[in-house]
Amino acid sequence: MGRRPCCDKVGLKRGTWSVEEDQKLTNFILCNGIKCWRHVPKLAGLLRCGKSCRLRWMNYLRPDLKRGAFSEAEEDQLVELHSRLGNRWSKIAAFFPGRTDNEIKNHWNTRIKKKLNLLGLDPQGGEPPIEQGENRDAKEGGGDIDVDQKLAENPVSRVETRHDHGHSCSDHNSSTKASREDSDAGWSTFPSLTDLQFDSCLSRSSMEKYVLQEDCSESYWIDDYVDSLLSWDGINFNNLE
DNA sequence: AATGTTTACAACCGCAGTTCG
DNA sequence: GCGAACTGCGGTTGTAAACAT
Repeated sequence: MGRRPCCDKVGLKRGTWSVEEDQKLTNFILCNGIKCWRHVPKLAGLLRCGKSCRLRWMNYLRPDLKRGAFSEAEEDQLVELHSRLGNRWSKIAAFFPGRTDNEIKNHWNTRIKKKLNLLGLDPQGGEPPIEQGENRDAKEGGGDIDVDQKLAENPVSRVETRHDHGHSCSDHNSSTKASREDSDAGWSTFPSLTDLQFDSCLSRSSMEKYVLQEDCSESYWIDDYVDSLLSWDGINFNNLE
């Protein structure tokens, strides 16, 4: 049977988001959290589909995003991880707190790929991705564990990075996992692979958890992030209710 | 200054996985 | 166990700014 489209696209706006739309979405999520993306646009007064709202939030509006150019250390790390993981951008993004998989994918495709080509190197990496031979379908469940286990045997080095907003995802995890202590004073290190195995939620997912946890005091992270958000990108959020 | 081309990034599409009734 | 709804992911396309002519 055919799959229903994610939304009724008739009358929905597409393309670049306006400042006003960003405001509406941010405002809504900060005030209400996310229960169901499908309902977000309607409740937030947006003529967008839920999927589009989710993407906009995840890739652009999330307060914990680190924006700006990739450092050389990050690029090196990216090349290293790509040679191990292949195009599994979400997995790679887990090593770059504050970066999105989309951002990493774009950066790879537009810059690093080109750089490597200029150097006469194969952008796909000298060695096949470690999951090569695995069926893509097997990436869930055991598949990921294999990847992580293999990586854990030969972990990539930790690279220190500064969070622009002075927060890290593990800040929020600390309440449930006191053993994590990477993020003191707004600094963090990339998680080790054993960390990854232990806690599959990093950067992106940690934020989701906080939004989605109904028990969690939403104002906790909202208060933490709101200052950086208000000043971010010159957008005036004085209308925040 | 006008036009064409390139580049970087944002956004969309469609499929697969997960969750839930 | 099944199917529908929902979410996440990766590939691809669109778009606007930067640059070249």
